Amino acid sequence: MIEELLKKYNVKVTDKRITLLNTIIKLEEDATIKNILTKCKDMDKTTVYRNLESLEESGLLTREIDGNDIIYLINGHHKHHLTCTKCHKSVEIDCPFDNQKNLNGFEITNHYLNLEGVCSTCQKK
Amino acid sequence: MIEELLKKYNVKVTDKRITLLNTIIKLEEDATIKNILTKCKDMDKTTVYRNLESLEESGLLTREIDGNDIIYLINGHHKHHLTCTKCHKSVEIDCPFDNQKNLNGFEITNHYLNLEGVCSTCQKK
DNA sequence: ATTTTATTTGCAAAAAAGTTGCATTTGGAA
DNA sequence: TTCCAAATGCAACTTTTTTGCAAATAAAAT
Repeated sequence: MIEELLKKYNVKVTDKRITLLNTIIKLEEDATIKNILTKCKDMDKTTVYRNLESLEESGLLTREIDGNDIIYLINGHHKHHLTCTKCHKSVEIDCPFDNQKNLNGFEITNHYLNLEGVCSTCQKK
Repeated sequence: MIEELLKKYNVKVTDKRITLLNTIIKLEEDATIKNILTKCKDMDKTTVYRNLESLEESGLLTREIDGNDIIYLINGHHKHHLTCTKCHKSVEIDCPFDNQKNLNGFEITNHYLNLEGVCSTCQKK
């Protein structure tokens, strides 16, 4: 639930933030700024920009490059992919990381891992 | 050599592209659009934008989110970073992968790994 | 070596995206 | 319930990115 999520990240619960997060969840991998602004027409763009920034700083949201676009994701909704550079076939792979561990004094909150390679079919060609 | 690189990706060799790629190589992980535009003051911004786009389409360049910024990289020059979501401080981390290994029948050729967290300084605040 | 052609480049102008300051409202702690 | 720091909306503003077109250029064809 969105309200719990905001509390978990120590962010004040507001109507706008609930709307914004629901929008991002619905949009899934189409959650570009453009699409978010279009869907959140009931709030000012300034509010959208400021909330995207503060929610990213809190760690609740993350940004990722997906093809041509930059998309926003709820932290943890990220998946890992292994993609063939020849035929662009993509498979999901298991996560090899423990998100709670520490490294270099940092408290790790999120990670991105994507692999590229040549799939078995394309290796034969 | 830059000229060979352009030919390898079937892109026409021009002075501007050579300058642009040299700039990106020199800037390393600071190769944001802003910095690239500042350094490439001898060419029009339109040319910079158009070349970044075409070189990315060709596969020679890739984009990546690094802390607050989007940076351009020569394909394969990728490093792994651990970035603070609060202050955006970023440190390079060792690569935990063997690029030659196989997974799901794929021959792995490249991988992207970036971590996010909260640095020791920001944890204290 | 010269011509040809498609691509690249610069420029000026326009459009789009993102930011700022400030007055008002609101969540949630006291 | 009152109060205060944080969030919001609005208007103006700055910055970033795109577009159309004429001139220049790479490299293929002759």
